[in-house]
Amino acid sequence: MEKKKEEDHQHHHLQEQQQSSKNTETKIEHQQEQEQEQKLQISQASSSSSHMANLVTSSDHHQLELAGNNMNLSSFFDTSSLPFSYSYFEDHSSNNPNSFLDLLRQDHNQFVSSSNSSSFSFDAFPLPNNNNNNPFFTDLPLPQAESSEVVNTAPTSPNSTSVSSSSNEAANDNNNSGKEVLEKNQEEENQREQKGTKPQLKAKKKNQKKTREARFAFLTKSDIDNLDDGYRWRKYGQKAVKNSPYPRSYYRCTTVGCGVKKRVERSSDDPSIVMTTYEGQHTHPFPMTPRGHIGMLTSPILDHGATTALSSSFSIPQPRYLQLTQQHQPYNMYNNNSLSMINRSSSDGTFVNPGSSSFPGFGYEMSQASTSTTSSIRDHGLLQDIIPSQIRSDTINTQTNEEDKK
DNA sequence: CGTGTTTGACCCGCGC
DNA sequence: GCGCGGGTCAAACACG
Repeated sequence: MEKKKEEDHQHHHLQEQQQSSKNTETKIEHQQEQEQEQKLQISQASSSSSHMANLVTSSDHHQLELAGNNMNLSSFFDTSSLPFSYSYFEDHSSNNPNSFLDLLRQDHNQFVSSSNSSSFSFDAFPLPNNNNNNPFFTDLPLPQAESSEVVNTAPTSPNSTSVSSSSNEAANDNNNSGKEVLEKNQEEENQREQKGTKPQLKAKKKNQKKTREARFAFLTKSDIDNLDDGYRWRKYGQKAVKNSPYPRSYYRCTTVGCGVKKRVERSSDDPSIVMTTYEGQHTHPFPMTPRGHIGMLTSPILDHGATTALSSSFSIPQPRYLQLTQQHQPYNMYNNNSLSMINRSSSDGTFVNPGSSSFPGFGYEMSQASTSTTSSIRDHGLLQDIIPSQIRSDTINTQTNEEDKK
């Protein structure tokens, strides 16, 4: 054990060293790759014009991880496999804050509930059979899996980009490889999920193949690792990631009976990018814990905790955005879209709500906190109270130069 | 005291 | 079989 740890540490150090020199290189490489291979661009600091988000489907979160580990996000987001081109996003995303949402909406309900544009249901992830209309899935040979890994990127702002992925294979540029990966993941997932109690685990493994829970991963450009998505999370582990100087943190929803987990790790490639992978589906509306009264209402803001603290707070997604915005400052890329919750996207990048909105698990909140709710919230002050008017305006309405922000 | 984080230990699957 | 890497557990600790 100790040995192991030492190794890990050493590994870590080495990687860090490599990283420092590597980061610079990789950024350059990225740019090149982007141009040459049309790889997905994740907002790179150096390129102000890149706000495009590309949506990529990946076979499973492992790929994501690998990508991150390799420090080559661009490769991860290989656009070659993308169903659509950059332009797609550019047109919609950069100027139109809602574009991403719109896209999602088009996708019937898979991502967003039709009735409420703001809702995003987890159930949807598993993927649909009708991907045809979904821009994100289009043309992808998706085997339908129980869970899917979809990657979406939402260009939120010019410098920001977010990518999400669901565990289904989607991506697969290659059906075969994707499938293999998928299967592998399923097994792994099963193992993981069943680990709760050893005894239980074994039993489950042998007797039943647990269905893999839907996973949804996305990239967020943020200074904060743990994005507050409105739910309360308890950190239950942290591990060094191979080939990455940044550790991966494991969180679990603190709500009783809710087994949703999320993993958060920073891209070694671009430290400003945080990869968050949600797994499972919330079984509760929102964290109504003692503390929680729906966060926003009660605790407006700033939980700042910037650190982990954030995780513990819960609030309505929107507010969180706000929080995020402040915390993460310049931008988050992820715009998730939030889809409709906020109108915005920021152009500035400001904000984004990573988890809440886009994430499947948040369907509940989203749907319940309907758009109107959110908007009302926003309109009514939460935002205002919390966020500086300037920021707000940026986030909501306009697009500004990200550069300015930075 | 309740809640959440830290972190070493442990488990497990996979590849060699 | 062994080592590696990922994921989880749980005791200790921190904090309000």
